[in-house]
Amino acid sequence: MVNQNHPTKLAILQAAFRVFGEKGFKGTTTKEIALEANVAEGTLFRYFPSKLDILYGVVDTLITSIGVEPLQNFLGEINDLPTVEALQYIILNRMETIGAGKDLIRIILTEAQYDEHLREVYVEQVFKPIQQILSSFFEQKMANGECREMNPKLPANILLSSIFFTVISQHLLTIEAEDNIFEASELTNILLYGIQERLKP
Amino acid sequence: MVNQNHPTKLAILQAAFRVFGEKGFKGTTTKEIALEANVAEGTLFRYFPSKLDILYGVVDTLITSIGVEPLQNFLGEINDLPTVEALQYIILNRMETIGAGKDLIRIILTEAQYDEHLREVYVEQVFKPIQQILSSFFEQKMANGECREMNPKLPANILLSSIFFTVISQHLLTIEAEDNIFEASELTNILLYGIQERLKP
DNA sequence: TATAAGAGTGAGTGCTCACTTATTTTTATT
DNA sequence: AATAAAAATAAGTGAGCACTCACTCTTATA
Repeated sequence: MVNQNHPTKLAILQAAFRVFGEKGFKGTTTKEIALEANVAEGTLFRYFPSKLDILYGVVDTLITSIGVEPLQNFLGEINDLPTVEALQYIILNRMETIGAGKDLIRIILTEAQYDEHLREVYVEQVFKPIQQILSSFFEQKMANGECREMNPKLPANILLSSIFFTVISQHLLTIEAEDNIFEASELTNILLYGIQERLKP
Repeated sequence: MVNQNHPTKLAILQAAFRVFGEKGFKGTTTKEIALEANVAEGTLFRYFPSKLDILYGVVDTLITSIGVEPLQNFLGEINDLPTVEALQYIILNRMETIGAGKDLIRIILTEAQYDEHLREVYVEQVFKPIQQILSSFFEQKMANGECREMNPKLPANILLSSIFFTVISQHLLTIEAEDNIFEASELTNILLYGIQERLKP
């Protein structure tokens, strides 16, 4: 039995992450992973029973980095800021986090289509918690009158989708930045004005 | 030389579309396509030089169905409606179109990551034209004072991303409908209030 | 230094794949 | 009906794949 926290295992995971990100799961061979990790092909299978388990290992190791924890920590820090600024910070923070984890998100989104396990991991550990946190944020604004009554998941989803879209566009389709003009400030404005109690002219 | 509009060719394209949609490009074998199309495997290669060319054929044949034309036609029909209703119709129409073309979109988005040609086809023939049309819609609203001055691509992108997100969530990640509450009416409200000239309380 | 166990190796294995080719079947023309 | 051309077939073919296994090397302990 091999040591499960051996540096070799870590090297394999890191190498696999790079190669999967570049070529996709099906487009990557175990030989390539081994080469990138500077180990023999056979070594992979001392640490992981199959190629698929290497993918699961990569996702399990890194999923927390794009998940709920960074956002929750961050929200605690900006709790006392006015809504406008809080929203801007949330947008910037999410774009940063998602941008940093873009390769992992790409891998998960791509493979989740054909793999039940990955789909569940993503939905339960990333999508739903983040949606929940953002919903609470808007619920709070409703309670203190800064937002009119509505399903709080709606502004949460608009926020999420806008951020998501930017990242997907830039990094999955490599659309140039000029067409990706989700400036945090104007997106904040639209969202805030849009959810305000309606003012009569 | 074979007839390039032969029914067999069409059968192959339709079969390939179904199988690619279900299993992805790399997850599909030429044998499976042949089986689904009720032809021998060799027959595929009388009509297409390679498996990749079958994928290109599928995309080329169907791309117009999710592209700019349906939207342009549709916008002509609702030209005289008030902005609120026009927006609602646009949202519903796009969701319908994207929903109908979801399999193709999934295929393109997935494979575009690893294929320059598909990436270009999608960006140039789907993304940019639609963004352009929606931008014009908002530009028009700016001209007649229904929208404050801003980069018209911003509301266009919010609209696009929200619709996209819904479709991706539902059909790529199979997130349940309860978490996908982009009702056309409330999304319209938020967007419209959000882009209005700001009213002082 | 002798021994044993853990870690690492890489040629080998059987299988699957995209694609080919020799052959048969269908269609069109006279 | 005879012939030729076109279309379709299915048994190959060789390359490449995930994974195995018999073996070597390294390290630790006595």
